[in-house]
Amino acid sequence: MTVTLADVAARARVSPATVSRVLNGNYPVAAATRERVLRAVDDLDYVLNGPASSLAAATSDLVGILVNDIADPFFGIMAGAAQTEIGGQEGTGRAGGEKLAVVCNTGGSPERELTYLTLLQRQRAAAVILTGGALEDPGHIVAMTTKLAKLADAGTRVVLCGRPPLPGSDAIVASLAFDNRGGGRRLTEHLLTLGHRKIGYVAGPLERTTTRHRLEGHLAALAAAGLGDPASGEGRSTGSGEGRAGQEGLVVHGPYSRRSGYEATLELLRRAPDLTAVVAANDTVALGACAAVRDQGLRIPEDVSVAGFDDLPFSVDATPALTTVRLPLYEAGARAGRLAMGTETPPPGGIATITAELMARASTAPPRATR
Amino acid sequence: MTVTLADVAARARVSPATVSRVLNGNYPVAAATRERVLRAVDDLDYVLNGPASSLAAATSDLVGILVNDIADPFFGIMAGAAQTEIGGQEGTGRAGGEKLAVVCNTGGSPERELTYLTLLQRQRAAAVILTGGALEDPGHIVAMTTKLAKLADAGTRVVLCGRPPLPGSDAIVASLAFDNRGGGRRLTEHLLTLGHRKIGYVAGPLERTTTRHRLEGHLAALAAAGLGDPASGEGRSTGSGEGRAGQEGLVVHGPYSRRSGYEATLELLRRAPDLTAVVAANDTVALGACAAVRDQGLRIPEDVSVAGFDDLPFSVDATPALTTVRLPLYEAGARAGRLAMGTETPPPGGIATITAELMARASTAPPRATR
DNA sequence: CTGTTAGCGCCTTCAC
DNA sequence: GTGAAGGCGCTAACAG
Repeated sequence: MTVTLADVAARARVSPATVSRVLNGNYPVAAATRERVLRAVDDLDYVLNGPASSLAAATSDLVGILVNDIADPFFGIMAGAAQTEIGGQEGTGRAGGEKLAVVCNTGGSPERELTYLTLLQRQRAAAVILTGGALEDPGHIVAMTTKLAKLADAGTRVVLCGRPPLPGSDAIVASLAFDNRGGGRRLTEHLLTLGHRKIGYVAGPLERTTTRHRLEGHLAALAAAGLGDPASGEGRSTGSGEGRAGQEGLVVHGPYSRRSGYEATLELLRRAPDLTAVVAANDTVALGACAAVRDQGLRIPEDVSVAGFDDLPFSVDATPALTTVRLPLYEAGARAGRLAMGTETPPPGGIATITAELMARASTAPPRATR
Repeated sequence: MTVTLADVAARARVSPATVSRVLNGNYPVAAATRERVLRAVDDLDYVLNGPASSLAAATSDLVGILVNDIADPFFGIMAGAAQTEIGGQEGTGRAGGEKLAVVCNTGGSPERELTYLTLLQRQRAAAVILTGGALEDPGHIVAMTTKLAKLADAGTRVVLCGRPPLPGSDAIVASLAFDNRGGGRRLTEHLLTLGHRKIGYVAGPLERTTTRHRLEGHLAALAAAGLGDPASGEGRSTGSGEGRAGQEGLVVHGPYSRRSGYEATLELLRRAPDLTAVVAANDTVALGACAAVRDQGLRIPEDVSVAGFDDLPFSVDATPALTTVRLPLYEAGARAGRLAMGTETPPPGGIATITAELMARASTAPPRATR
């Protein structure tokens, strides 16, 4: 029924071993023989049996890319770039030595993250790329460290992209971390320079590295400017805001969604009607923040400035164009892909920090003197 | 080094076959024995060898999801939904009978589409879901039909999601097609009802079913209103517009990108400065169209109405909120996932058409009497 | 309900 | 440069 290596060998009048060598290309074979074999492959329309070859060779051509949310371009851009580097060699049609880059959507769930890793381990994946921020739950960190160590042990190359290095994990080939802290800091400095003093902050979900680092940058900028810590009196999403004076209660947490940005901004505006700026955890959240500001009858940036993070493609098209922090997502993803393939040498110490660039646009402006 | 089924069997004092049965769960095993085996599995930290089991069983637990552009939420939403249905059973941690849903990014390239299909065939994938519009090139259609037939032959379930059925292909489990034609028609009818008579159309890339169907709906609405065919004098992207009177030259093609929308709209405005509305191939393109309209010093919707297609999450946040056509992407993706898993019975004839609903919002309004 | 026996299709030493 | 043989780890009949 299904064509096997032996069939090809028979037709090409060589041994199965020779066919295998031709197909894998990592062994000298006479040009004429190779030709004959390839013709037989085409004639018979032979397709290699992946599981069989993985079993025999104890390694597969699968490369897993884990993302937190596949519907979010933040991840899509990185994953697409990585995939281009991994399976990119267009052309041949016959599918030669390509790797199969597969993206797995964890939905931000730690269980699913682990499950996918197990599934990938089960497949004897050649490499795994973990994208985006990590959960900071201690139990999960231990579980992840253990799991990644096992993967590495079994020969899987592990690369982190947009995620800080796992403490004490020598199992990892490389980690490319975004400078979220620096970007967050520069963004808030920009606002302070414009003259803002009362700045609301819509943070991402709790216990995520990305959330924490961006927020830390924000707080660092405030502290450097001699402004108080807005996190005191902090509450979750629509938590119990105490609306005290100063910078207090000006940080609200929520998921990385438009809706969260909308609701959190409403809450911030309620707590501090004299707010002159809102910084969002990312661009998507910023869009929701913009909508909330407008729905309150306020103008952007005249009454309230709004800023995001990531510089996703749609951000420049927002009205007004969104001030944000640019992350080189495509470049980072591509680099992670090459690292996973072993076609790029890891940075010294296996760790590289990727800079985040401030993109000052029309959604931020000096605050009005009074309101 | 690596622990195998036999090791587990030894520790649980049963035969390898029994361990296999416990793990696969599709065979009666005494509760006590099962317990013993599972404990041994945990003790030894055993992970099934996927390739070996796929080889022996002649089928794998891989399900492929092909998308044209992973950075586009249109695909991300469908893929995420499908993946939820496929690998969703949260929990266990030990990764039981889960399937590994993997998304493959073709980037819209026909070669890569075929290559991925071959790779999936090589892995003996359990199912394949093809999302989004198809290329209408005859050669590619033949190649695809052949390839899908082979996949089906080898036991892979093939499901189409957002793509019309392949003519004469009985290999396909089901195809869920969006009513792009109807949606396109209703959208343009909405504009006509508002009073628009001179409507520009930024179409998607040539030779794609999605592009063609949406455009056909647009043209049908115009024809029904007794308006001429705008496609005559049609040109590619920044093609040779001849700027003739009536509806002529009011269709421009380009990729599904923001940039294409921007440039095509500029071109349309140049060809027909008296345009009162622009319909875009999708929401992303519409965003670019909005930017172009504004850059020309025109207001939306007072001077020019703009409409999109898909109703992606960001569309409601555009300013003004974008009039568009809603496609139930999540629901469609989820259904495709269930169809691929065999947990939902295919629609009669294997074909279902999914309706597209007009979302009239603020970006469209009656044209001004004069301009 | 459980054990035994054969392969699944390919890669990889080892000879020639 | 090529062939022959063994085994990768698991599943799927069969027996019992």
